[in-house]
Amino acid sequence: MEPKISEKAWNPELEKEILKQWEEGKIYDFTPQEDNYTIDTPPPYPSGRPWHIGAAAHYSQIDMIARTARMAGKNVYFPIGIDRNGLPVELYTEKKHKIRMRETERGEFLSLCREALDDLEAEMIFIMKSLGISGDFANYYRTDSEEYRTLTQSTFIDLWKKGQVYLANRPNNYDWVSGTTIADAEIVYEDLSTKLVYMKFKIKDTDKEIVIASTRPELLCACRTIIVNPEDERYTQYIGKKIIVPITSAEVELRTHHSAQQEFGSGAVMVCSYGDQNDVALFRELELEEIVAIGLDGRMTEVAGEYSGLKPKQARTKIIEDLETKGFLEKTEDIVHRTPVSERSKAPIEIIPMEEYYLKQKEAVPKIKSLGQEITFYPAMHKQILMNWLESINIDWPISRRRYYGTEIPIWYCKKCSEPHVPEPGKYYRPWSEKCPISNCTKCDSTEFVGEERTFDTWMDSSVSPLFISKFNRDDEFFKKVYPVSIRPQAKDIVRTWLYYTLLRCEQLTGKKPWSEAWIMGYGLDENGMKMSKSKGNAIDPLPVIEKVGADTFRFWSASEINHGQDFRCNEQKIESTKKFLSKLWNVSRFLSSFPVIESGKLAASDEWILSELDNLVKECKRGYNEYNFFIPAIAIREFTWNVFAAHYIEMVKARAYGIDFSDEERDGAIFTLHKTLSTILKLLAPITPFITEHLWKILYSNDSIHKEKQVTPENLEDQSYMTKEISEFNSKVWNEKKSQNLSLKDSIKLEIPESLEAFKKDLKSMHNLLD
RNA sequence: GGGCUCAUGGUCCAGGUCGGUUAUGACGUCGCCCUUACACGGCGAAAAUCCGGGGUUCAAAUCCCCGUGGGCCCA
Repeated sequence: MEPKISEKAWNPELEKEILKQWEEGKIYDFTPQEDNYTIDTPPPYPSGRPWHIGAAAHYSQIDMIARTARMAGKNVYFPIGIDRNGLPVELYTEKKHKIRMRETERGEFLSLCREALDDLEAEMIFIMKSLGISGDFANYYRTDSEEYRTLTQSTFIDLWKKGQVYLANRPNNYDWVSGTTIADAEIVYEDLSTKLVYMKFKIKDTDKEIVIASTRPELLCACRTIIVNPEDERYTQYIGKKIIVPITSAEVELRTHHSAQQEFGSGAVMVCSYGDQNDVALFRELELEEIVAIGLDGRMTEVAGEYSGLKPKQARTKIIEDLETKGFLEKTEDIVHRTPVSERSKAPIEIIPMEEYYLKQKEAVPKIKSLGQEITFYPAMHKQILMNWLESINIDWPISRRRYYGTEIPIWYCKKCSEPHVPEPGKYYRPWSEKCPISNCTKCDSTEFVGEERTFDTWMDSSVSPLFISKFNRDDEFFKKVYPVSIRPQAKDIVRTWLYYTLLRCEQLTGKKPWSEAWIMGYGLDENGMKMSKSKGNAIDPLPVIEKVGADTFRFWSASEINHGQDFRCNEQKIESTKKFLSKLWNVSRFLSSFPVIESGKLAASDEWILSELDNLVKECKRGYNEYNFFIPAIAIREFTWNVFAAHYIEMVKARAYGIDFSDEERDGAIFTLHKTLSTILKLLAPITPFITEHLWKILYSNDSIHKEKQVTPENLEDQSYMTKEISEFNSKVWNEKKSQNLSLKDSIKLEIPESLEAFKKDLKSMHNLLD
């Protein structure tokens, strides 16, 4: 009989046609019902080419979650979004057009950003679709859309009215050459030569002094404490003593802190607001009160006394002279210092406290902890990342950013009395370009306002994704049915940000947890085990790989190589060789396609054995799918299909299936079992490799999509796995024997069949051409 | 500096909770083989003192302690 499948190998080109059928058939459409399974899909950020191969693997696996849920009979809502707010696109745009954000008209700059995002986004969506992601692309959302930003602003207004937002000083990186704050991502480090100044500090009420080395003597006026390493015996006797700061004569305490390095300078460090990031951390940790020594004009403030008005560098020169004259200087040393400088102006950055908006979070920590306990993490161990983070929260969340491409903070200030005014929620506001919607100041009745220019931290937007997809504030009926959503899949490195902020915000706004399950994936490492990132330049572009080997091969690689929750190495050669398994599956199907599909038959011992092993496979896959760990089914299916079903069972029943020397009844038992096994394998594999399974399913078993099938459930057959080893050992023995006798595999041979395999005798005899 | 996590043939990975066969499988390598699904295949072979050191035990890849190295997050 001619096989229905004639091609000798799976052709990935077929994926395009299948994709079209899915789209036209709208087989993944969603209408809300009472019970829904909603995925809080991470909206990827299109910050530049290429998209990581690790991200492609990540989204493939999220799609496996969706497909698993569909086959479990759930009504799946799988939204697709694109995250478009934030710094990376600003940097990308500046580079692409060779412009500077702050020297470009804001509206113009924003539209350049938007264009860049559109291009990058189109490619990203193309990749996602090519991967077979079964999400709702027709209604994909953008976090910079009017609708989304309205939600971000409305939720802010709500929290503002509840008194959850306040202003406070926060150290910012400040580039006084370009006159702006800059983000951490815009800082580079350069080795600059500078003077290390050794100063003598008197210990109060004694005639002793200690020597402290610093590269920033001009910050003496902002010194709040002196630290030494707790193990540094030179200073043990002075711990807790008051130290008198030279020039200013202020008194500060000597404390211990592990960050002080004994080898550097004299081992004692002065902590000032703010010489560097370490100072910032120490001020926060030790709860010191900051002194603003450098102003926004880049000059020393009045607290610097006689040095006020000078630039830090000038003040440094002068203060060194004064230290010397007044006898506080021990020596100076020329050193090369790793100095943080602005990426663009190359000016050393200053850390200057500026007023920023904060969202309260400290008091919410216990509540978030208990919410976290209610959420099931896959894998369970990654809950620890959240819990550790909650333990370490010691400041509220600074939510304002001095950037352009983000959701605007909806506040107008009275021009006369500076009173802040927040508009009514439900609309998207751009205070930097729009007139204040409030006519009179509520405090002084003035009619003139100034719009806030800052934007939100992008996590303010992304942290309400569960609310956005469930149409919070836009469609109450939809919201009621969909929220809380079911699962948050995401990468492990943003548990402390995205996952945590979502819990915080959704709890603050709805009083409920946003989802009941969190699925945490590791990240893609390059061949050397380093995290892939665009900035390191070690990211592999997934598109050429997918185009070469097809989405299913890529997806099967991602499932079979990545144990859930662990980081994974990406190796293109490895991905390519995965397609061998798809070839195997294809050829098994090709063989079976020459036999009719029949409903039943008289089962022989071999048939019962393989069906029992198949049932074990179903159980194993179920275990894996239940915990969304696709590694488990992928490995189990490959092992069973290749090394049990194809290698032994098919060989054993080949003659019987052809009906050579067997009755029709016996033949039908084999054909029935072959098809039952293959159709089960296809269904088990469908969430992982949706294309090839769909193609084979339609040729062999149905006109309808495999993705509308329910997943197979175990029949709890009697376990016969002990037979598998015996069978494969016997087969190996025959193969080896023929080989050692230089016989062809089809030649006959005389060999005793062990008693334990008596029931399989007829099949084994025909398989090996055994003589009696 | 703090936290989390990982370490098994040339490469990737299983086993580890609950200690006990010959340490799983794949990729790669090598040899033989066209056998009416498949040479994108079949059969077979070589290849691991399970990161190091100590401990518990009759018995440790597995449990405990101390290191070393990688990765990430935070500072």
